[in-house]
Amino acid sequence: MGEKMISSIAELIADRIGSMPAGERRAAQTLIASYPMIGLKTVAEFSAAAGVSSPTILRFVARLGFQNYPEFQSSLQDELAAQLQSPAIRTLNPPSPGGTASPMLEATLDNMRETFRHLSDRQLADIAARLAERRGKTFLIGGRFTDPLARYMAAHLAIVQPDVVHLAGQESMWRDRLIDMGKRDVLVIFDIRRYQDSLVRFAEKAHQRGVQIVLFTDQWLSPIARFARHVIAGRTAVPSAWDSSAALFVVAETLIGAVTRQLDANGARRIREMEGLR
Amino acid sequence: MGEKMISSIAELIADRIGSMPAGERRAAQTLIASYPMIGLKTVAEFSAAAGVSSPTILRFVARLGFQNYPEFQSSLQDELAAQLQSPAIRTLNPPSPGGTASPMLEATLDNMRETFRHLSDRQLADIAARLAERRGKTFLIGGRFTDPLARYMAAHLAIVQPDVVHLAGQESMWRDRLIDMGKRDVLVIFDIRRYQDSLVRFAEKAHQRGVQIVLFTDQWLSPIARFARHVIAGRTAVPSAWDSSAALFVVAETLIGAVTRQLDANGARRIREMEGLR
DNA sequence: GGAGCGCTGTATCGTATGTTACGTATTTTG
DNA sequence: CAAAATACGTAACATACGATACAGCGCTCC
Repeated sequence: MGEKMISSIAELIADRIGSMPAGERRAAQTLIASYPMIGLKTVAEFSAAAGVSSPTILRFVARLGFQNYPEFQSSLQDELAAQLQSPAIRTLNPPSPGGTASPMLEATLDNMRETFRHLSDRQLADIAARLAERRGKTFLIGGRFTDPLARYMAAHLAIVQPDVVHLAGQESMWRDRLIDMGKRDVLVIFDIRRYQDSLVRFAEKAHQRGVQIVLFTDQWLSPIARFARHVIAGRTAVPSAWDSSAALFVVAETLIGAVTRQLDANGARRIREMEGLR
Repeated sequence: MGEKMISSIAELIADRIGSMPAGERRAAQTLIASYPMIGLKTVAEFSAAAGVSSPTILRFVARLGFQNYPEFQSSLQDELAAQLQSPAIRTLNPPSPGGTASPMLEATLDNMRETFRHLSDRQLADIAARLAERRGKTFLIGGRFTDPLARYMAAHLAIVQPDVVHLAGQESMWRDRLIDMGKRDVLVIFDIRRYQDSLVRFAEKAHQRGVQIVLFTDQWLSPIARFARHVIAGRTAVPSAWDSSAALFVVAETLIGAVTRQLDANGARRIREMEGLR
């Protein structure tokens, strides 16, 4: 060993700022002062802010070990992205005061907050409205591990409105159902990585038929996003061998609730009728 | 007033995404999914990530009211800078006093914390150990709305170990499976109110045959609790017409993770083998 | 079923941006 | 104090990036 652990560019700078000439040191200090925003701007702006010339900025990033300025910027962006994605780390991780030991639970709660943070009320309302308006049918389908979510949602929706179909079983089974689908219909798809080819193909064909697609996926977006009218990107990372679908589950429940509320007038009566039939 | 307060680009997008053509909507969704990092990259990268062409990205930012792409990027950077300076104010979403927007989400998060508060690590570990030891078979079954949870758990467990059976379909189908069950087996049941008679009867018979029962239920406890070896009581109350199974879902995921970890030595090899078979 | 409109991608263009060469200033060393 | 080495900025350069013109296509509305 003997090598220092350098995990961020800020540390890298702190490590080498001692052996820098005056101009580059000014660049370093300027960057640290409003880290890392200045580094994301152009060389010209950076140099102006630091009160040095452009080449000095370039020599500065070269000294840090980067081949060129864009490479340096990419590094900064990656660092930022990592920070933004894990809110737990950002707060310097106070491991939940009075509480839960399980890191699994903590991660799951974070995932949910983060998922909803990227999900506007407006978008949820739009989707709920689309699901509630009874023009065509509603189809639901999921991948290997997410199919239960489709099932769960279908089970609830089918109670408050007719024409809700969960596509299950053999691929050949539901592929043939395409023929029943048209532009008045909605297809709800659950697909997290590894994204399933069969689902992608299915989504594409449905899209070609004019079906509106609502996609539940992870933050890396299934390729189906290309065809989707609405995309819900849930966080899935947890300290486990598996990805977590819990955030998507909660979004699904939220939607179920919203749709039910919208259908209240008709839906309530429908539910009562159903009760009577049991 | 009458004019909406738009304080972030994310809100701006949420506000206008409804009136965007398909291509630009894909751009919007891609940006929201990993907000705001993609927007800081070049038009080419952005367009590639969204699966559209460069002009579509430019039309997208134009529709948001920006004169050109650099101006759009500057806005994103300013927003980021403001966020980084005051980590407390993390308003990406409609501000909604007191934190997250949806009361539904708040209730769900509370439910989870509460559920885990009443659930000792010890108990979870015991259940995981019982599920991991391969003496007999593992059966899973659920009620009308909770069957998808059983399915979800079965789908995962079946990968790390053999002899995992999800009991589905007609009642008559799985009732007959009782004959295969013995005291070396485990039966995982999901049952929240209204508790289903058929499930209760099934649990009772299984119990008589010496099957160990793990019960996922709500805080009022299904009658099956009488026969269960382990009871997991999840909170289900949310501001909706429906009960929420989200807390139980998270417990299920936690258990899946724990079992997988325990089986690591064997399980990992098994997973690899399975990958090979696909 | 046909005409019109709007959306989208391809190809081209201009330019802002990063990069490099070179000359001058400043510091360092014998 | 002189001479060399290093650092820095000015100016010219090349590339890659954003912007635009245009044509093809699908969709909607008569």
